[in-house]
Amino acid sequence: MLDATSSYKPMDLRIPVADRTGHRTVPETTRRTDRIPGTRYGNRPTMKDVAARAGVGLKTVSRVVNGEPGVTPETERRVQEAIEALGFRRNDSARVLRKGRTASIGLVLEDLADPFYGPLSRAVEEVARAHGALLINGSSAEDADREQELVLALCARRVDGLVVIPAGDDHRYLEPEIKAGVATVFVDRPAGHIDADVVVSDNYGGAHDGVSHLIAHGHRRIGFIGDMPRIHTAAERLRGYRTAMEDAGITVADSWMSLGVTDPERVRRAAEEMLSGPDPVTAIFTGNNRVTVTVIRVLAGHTRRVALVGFDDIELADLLQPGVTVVAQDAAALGRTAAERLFRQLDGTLLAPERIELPTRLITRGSGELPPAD
Amino acid sequence: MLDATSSYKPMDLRIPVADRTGHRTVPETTRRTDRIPGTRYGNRPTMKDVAARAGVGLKTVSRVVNGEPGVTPETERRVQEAIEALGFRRNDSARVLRKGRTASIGLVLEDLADPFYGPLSRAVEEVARAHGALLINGSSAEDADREQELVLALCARRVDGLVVIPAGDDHRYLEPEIKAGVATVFVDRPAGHIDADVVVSDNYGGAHDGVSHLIAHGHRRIGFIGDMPRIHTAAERLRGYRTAMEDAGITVADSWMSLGVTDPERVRRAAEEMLSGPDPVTAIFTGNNRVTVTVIRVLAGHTRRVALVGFDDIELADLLQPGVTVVAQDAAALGRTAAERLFRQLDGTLLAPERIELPTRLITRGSGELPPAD
DNA sequence: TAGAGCCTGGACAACGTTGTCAGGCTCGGG
DNA sequence: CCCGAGCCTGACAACGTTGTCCAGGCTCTA
Repeated sequence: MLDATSSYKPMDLRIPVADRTGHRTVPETTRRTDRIPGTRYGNRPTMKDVAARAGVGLKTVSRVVNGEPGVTPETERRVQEAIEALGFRRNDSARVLRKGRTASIGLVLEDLADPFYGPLSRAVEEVARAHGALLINGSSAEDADREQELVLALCARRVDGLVVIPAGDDHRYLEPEIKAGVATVFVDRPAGHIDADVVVSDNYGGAHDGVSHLIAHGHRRIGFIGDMPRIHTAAERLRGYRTAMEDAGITVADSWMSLGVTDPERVRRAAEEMLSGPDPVTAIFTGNNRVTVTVIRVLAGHTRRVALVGFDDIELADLLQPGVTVVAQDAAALGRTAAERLFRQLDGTLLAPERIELPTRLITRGSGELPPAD
Repeated sequence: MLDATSSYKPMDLRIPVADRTGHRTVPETTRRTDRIPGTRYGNRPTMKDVAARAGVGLKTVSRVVNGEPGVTPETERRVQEAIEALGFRRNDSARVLRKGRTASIGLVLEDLADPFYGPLSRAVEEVARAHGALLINGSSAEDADREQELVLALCARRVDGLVVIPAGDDHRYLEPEIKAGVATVFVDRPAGHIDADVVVSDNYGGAHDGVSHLIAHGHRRIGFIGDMPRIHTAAERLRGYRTAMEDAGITVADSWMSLGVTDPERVRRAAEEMLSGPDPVTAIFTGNNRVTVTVIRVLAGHTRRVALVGFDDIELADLLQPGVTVVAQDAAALGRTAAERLFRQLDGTLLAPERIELPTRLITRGSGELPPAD
């Protein structure tokens, strides 16, 4: 389906310079992507063309285009006319080169298609827009290499700032960038080995609340299904679960916990195992939205009633029978907070890096119907 | 919350040149955003610095950075060392200026936070990635002016191509861009007054199928709640509804149809009206995912059983009681198809603009439980 | 009426990179 | 031993824009 061998190889985004191995990447084939000399790409008119047509100087065109004062209405009219006629559009690459700022920020997240990141991304975009900046984004697919590749590509484009949802756990590669003035904020998960602004949810507290809720309703055999423990949020939520259980004097059996990739098949198997066996759980706490959805499906196929509390809110969770209680984080607030901090860095209003933790909210649904422990 | 008055005003993204009114935008305040002359922004090292440090020529650095052949291992080592030491990162703005292509494409859609656009956006990104390009995106918020503003900003950055989900209905402003070689594909909705590639779902057919499904189950008084009719998809779906009803010999009462903005309040009111009154509907066909969700909520509060079929699939729709039958479109396929066509335009493999229509799929859920007509 | 000051317009350099081209080096063969 | 071929290397211009600076023409005042 994807045809990566087509003749459109605009540029090599990878920067051989700083790759992991320290070796430079040698292109397998000679790249022939340069325009034929003398042929302007797409033949776009430049300010020079506009100036020539309007019979004015180059700088005068620049003035008109940028709305600078000091141009006679008559002259301006002529310039506007030429612009219109030629379909001129200012080339921001050249502009950026001259001015030093790109008016764009980068957002690197895990997966744009995940409903959790949509609102986050949108929130970042809105803040960027309010500051006159564009948003460039990319998905890391939870792959540290790809994250780095993306981030460096963005830096090469000289984004003014970066909002990163870390996939990897070592971000020292960003040091020169930050030193060079690229504003950087990490969201959802902390950065690794680097001192930078971080905006996260209270994953530990949220999970603790959710599990405590189950305990308060009489549950003692509570399962936990979460993401890979190397992901910080997953580890924190597990910690919340463990502590809540501990606080209630409950000893957690190993078979009650399942951590790993969150694809439906694995989660389904994990849930089934917890629900069968000699010592089945009476309630499950799920570590994120994807897991929750899968477990809801599993439970729907069971006759026995099992209580469920999930991290992250899910649309329509209130309409299920029984309703699903969740620990909700505010994805939009995460994005907004991060982006605002980013622009404050660019302002120079911000001094030391800080860690900001946003509260979660327990949304109780159908709790009255929670099946009791035994 | 948003502080748009901060001192970070990197650049004016709006291009006064081509604004709607034809007047140029005069900045209210004198912009003082230029770097202090002589102070390099962020003090980033350039190839020149690297060259100086490595004791080689400028071009040699360029060669090393781009993996071009013809550099002694020893020389390369020295250059690499200097690069490492200085934290040099190639400036793609300058590169773009020289080469003419940016290796980035733009995506303008309605709202990144809408679950329908997440997968679409991700699909576009994957195709772009396969072709070595980055994705810049922006939300038009269903506002034609904002769409144009965004598109022109992207053109000013010289994106190689554009994927646009139109908010406005006149895209003649894109003519000079397309003529200048910016590959352009419209998705989800057709372009206005311009001949360009379009990738859409079979909105008419899908709606027809969905409504026919209801009719086949004995319903005759079927309501339709959809988006504003100026939105092409909404109009097409309405047409599907009308035709399906007509085909079945059913005369549609005006009170059965409600078109307008899709915020929950309006939709709720529309649904309530259809369900009460002298001639209440026994089934509702909803025009998109947001409407469907709201109507599900309304129906949950009613004792009378009302059948529901919605356009767009919804997560967990299968677990609701009763399950919600939907007309599903493949958002990812829309994005993928559009992006692939875009790169084929850039290849030069593509000739005449075309209109591609992707099929929809009726997903039947809980149909056996559909309450009959009376 | 002359001089000061303002307004308009344009020439020019610089931003950082890449393509062209030419010069210098080494090495092998005559 | 000399010359040409071939390989490395670097000087230079150009990409399109913007900031600086200056020139020329105008108005206004003394």
